[in-house]
Amino acid sequence: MITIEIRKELKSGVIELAILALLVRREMYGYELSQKILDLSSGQIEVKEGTLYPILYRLEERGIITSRWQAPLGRGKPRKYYYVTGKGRQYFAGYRKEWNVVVEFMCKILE
Amino acid sequence: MITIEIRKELKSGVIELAILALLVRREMYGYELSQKILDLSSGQIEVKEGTLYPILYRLEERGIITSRWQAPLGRGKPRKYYYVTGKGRQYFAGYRKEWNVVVEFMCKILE
DNA sequence: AATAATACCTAGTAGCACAAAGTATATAGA
DNA sequence: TCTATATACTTTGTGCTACTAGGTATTATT
Repeated sequence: MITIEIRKELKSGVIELAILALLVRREMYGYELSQKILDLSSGQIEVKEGTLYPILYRLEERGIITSRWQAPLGRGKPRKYYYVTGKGRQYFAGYRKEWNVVVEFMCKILE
Repeated sequence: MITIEIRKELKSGVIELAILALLVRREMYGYELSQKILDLSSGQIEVKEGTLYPILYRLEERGIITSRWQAPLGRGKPRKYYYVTGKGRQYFAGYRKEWNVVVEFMCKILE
């Protein structure tokens, strides 16, 4: 498996959609999200901290997700768990449709 | 066919890739590119002038495409035709691979 | 004792799509 | 004739995005 660096222009928008796709299924905390995305992409899509947290804050500010602090069962730093609101689920559905339009278009243009 | 507005974050990077995909096949001029993209996307992906021309200029500056002015056969304003250089074809191939990684990842994360 | 991994925060930066203005030619409709 | 529209290219400024690079703090490993 050869890992190539994905240019940030291609990540634009996609990372937010990916985060929402994960949070729609179950609540997760920031660090967990970044690791999950790295895993699911076989190490090819890395979400930097300076990207991840600002995305979570703006989504929360817009009422798309909410959060709660939770101390881990064992020891360690407290974690901030995020989950998608009702409004957020609608937002996600629309976002997903736009993504599908883009993908269909690109499939056509790339043969 | 319901036309939805695609948020610009999702267009980021994608428009450049689409332009290159068209120019790899044959030389085209700016306005023609914007119309072709609108056509191929069934009117769903609109590339504004303030987006299109700056992309073409920076691609030319980087040696990825080159251009030549050509007066139309009939009457009208002269057109600037662009085509992809050898270096540009390599650039396009790499860009395309990155896009495929992103699409595969998103397919997985969106089920 | 030192390093890495976990877990979160944030000020500043470069690059992107876009709005909105401009120049200029040709055509169609009122 | 006047006006609007389509064609065709240019450019300045703006908001948003991912990222850089720093920070705090805890726990496990070496």
